[in-house]
Amino acid sequence: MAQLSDSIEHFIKELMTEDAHVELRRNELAQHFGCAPSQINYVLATRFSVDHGYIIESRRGGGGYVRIVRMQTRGEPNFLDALLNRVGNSVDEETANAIISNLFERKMITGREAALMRSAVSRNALALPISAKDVLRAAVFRNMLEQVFKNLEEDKRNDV
Amino acid sequence: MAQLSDSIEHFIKELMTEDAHVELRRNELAQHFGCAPSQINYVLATRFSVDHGYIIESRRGGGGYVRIVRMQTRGEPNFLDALLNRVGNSVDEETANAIISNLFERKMITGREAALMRSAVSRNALALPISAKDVLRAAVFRNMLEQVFKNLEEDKRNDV
DNA sequence: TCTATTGACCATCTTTGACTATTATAGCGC
DNA sequence: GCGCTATAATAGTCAAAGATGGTCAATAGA
Repeated sequence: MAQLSDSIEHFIKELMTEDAHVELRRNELAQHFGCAPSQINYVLATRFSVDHGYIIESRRGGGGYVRIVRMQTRGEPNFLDALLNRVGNSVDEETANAIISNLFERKMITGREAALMRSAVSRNALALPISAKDVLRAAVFRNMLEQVFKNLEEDKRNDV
Repeated sequence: MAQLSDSIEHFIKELMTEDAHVELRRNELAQHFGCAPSQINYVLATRFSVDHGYIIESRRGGGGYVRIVRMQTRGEPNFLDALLNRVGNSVDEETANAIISNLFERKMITGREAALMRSAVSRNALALPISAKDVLRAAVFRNMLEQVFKNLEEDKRNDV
């Protein structure tokens, strides 16, 4: 039931609860899960991309490693700008979802809000030819991103 | 004799007596009933549609699943259905905003969520000719409405 | 006629394996 | 000891295979 990829993702995130980065051996991890080493790359590519808020560094050869670093962007003044830039005029569903997950992991939005945002940018919602979909998704998504940050500001004012 | 579809419907509802949601494998279920997998989709489409009070989520690929969620909206059994009907294929911004406010007043969504939803269906977000805007807004909005109800179900599960 | 059933074809997500690229180190000739 | 090379130890890439679920039109059945 729990997919191998999901297990590996959880395992890594578990390792990162304390620290913002973790270093591991690709082959060791693969052996631990009894899978092909390239499976690890798949998990990194699909769950720990830059859009998800992670940076991967690695080194081959003897003593090689894979390091996963959670990007420190919370509170950074132009985080919103960075996101808006990333989205630009066109964005695919995968990327949008990755960014939404990232916002959730950073506790900037709730799980409910994340689900709402996903539903607004889903393929289902944007009933148009694919190329137009991406453009429209970007427009809707940018608007929601701005709102997320307004919400945070609003909360801050009310807490104080 | 009970039709296949009826048996499958009954079987699924049996599974849902305890919980308001159930997760299953399409192929397994089909095999269990000795029918084509697409038969399952037929049953879902005809007996577990939104106006029957259910919402379907699914995922393909390894570890794929079909999840069926029963909506038990407090007091008003077909509230979601009513809202979806009201929205239909085209809705203007004012109407959408009114519905959002209504959901907020009923405490079905938070203020933050309301703001997010407004941003997704705003004029700004939908950069298209006006007539197309309404159609698109309806699609985006319908998707978000369903999500609102899923969120409520989810919350209910977690509270218990 | 209306509903139910099937099957062919499509879409998406995961897993693997063969092949490639990089790095450290041991061994060798000097 | 120094520099070079071969080898071992890693990690990366990509395409194919595997594992699911979705759609739709044709057909069968009530």
